[in-house]
Amino acid sequence: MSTRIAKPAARMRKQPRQARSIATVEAIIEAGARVLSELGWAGFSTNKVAEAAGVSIGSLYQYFPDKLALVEAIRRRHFDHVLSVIREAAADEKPLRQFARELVRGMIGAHSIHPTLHQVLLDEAPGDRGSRAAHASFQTRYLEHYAAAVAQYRKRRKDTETMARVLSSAIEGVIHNAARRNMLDAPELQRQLVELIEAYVSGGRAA
Amino acid sequence: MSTRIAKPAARMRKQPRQARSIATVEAIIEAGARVLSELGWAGFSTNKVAEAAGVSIGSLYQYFPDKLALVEAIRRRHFDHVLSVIREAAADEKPLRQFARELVRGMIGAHSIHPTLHQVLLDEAPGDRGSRAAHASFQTRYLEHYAAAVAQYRKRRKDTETMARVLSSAIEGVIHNAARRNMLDAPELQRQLVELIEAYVSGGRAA
DNA sequence: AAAGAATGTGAGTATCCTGTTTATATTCTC
DNA sequence: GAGAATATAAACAGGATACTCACATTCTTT
Repeated sequence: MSTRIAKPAARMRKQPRQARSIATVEAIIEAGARVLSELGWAGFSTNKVAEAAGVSIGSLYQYFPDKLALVEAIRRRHFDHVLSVIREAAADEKPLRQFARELVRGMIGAHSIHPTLHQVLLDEAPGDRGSRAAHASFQTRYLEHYAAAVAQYRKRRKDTETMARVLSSAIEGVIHNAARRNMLDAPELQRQLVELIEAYVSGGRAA
Repeated sequence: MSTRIAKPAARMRKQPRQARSIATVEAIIEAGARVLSELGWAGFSTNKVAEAAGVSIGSLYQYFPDKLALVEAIRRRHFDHVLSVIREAAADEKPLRQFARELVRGMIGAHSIHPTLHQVLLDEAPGDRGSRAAHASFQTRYLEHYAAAVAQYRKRRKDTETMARVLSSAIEGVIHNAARRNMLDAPELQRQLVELIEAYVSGGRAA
């Protein structure tokens, strides 16, 4: 919910000190996310990002040592956001249906600003050597939350991890697909996605 | 199952007549699919494709007027394949479980050669002006098959179309994700995917 | 076997774009 | 008003790209 400001700050050429430069950096990251989402990795150039941010290319390189550091910052921000959504939905015990609803609502919210950012980040954008670790750790925590939820609503302890993987990728698939069609906020789609989660987690034939 | 040879042949500079050139064209399309899948749209260059096909760049341009025509041919071949898989799985009435199994097996088969081709084709690769129509028609037929299957196993007639969309994109999501991790042939994943399909289509709590 | 058609070659062209630097100008803090 | 922080955009060097063309090789046909 709250917007963090400081953060360990990825890899930066220098730290913004005044309010003006903080806003600049923020604008760059935001514009970067937009460009990445709309044009994909192939269309993601530093010049374009600077222009989209309403900032000169020089300013960009004042804070980000290179292109990869910028993607890294974008990735970090987005993943933190998604992670908090899942964490919240899976927090304290609640009925399965409510969990599913909150999860769907949160995930859709996280994708409605930059619809395809998530997939681009996962599929297209290359990883800095140092970011592989961060990336893997994100994936791990991501799945852990799903696994915890699955374990909570499902008696069987077997296959929990696989179920988490299947569930998460199914949800991502549906949301990604809806994003491409601008159908992210179609209510019947949301309902159906909730039903899918419920049906799968509650256990199919042997409910 | 059977490999078609002729086809209306997309947009070609000239038709291959002898066996040699037919093989060349085939090699180019095949290599194109490989490059596209492995390097994504950003890494998809005509020179690279020619090299991967073991053919000179000149030969490529002898048959394909430009880059887009080549993607078009790749797209066509792949989509035809996928379509036939679904058609077969959804053909003549069979128990839900069997349908799900055949579908999963077929889809995994269609993705195991060029794991990420499908997504790249859908997300990254741009569409020729003339291909939008073909693309849309593919999507339509694609969904029709899913809808037919859903209608068959579900009493409720409402939301059939939405369900088809949700189901197809969920399956795609799972397969795409598994492909990225080289887990396409993990048997427990296949089983779980089958279970997901069954659970969702058979109707959740009210089985 | 010869001629003409089909096929294959790959160096070369022209263009566009990219990431990044740098020298300079503006704005803030103290 | 001095010195630090911040912003600017022209320019560069390099690489990659899609695509052509003049020529060489192989097939088919008579």
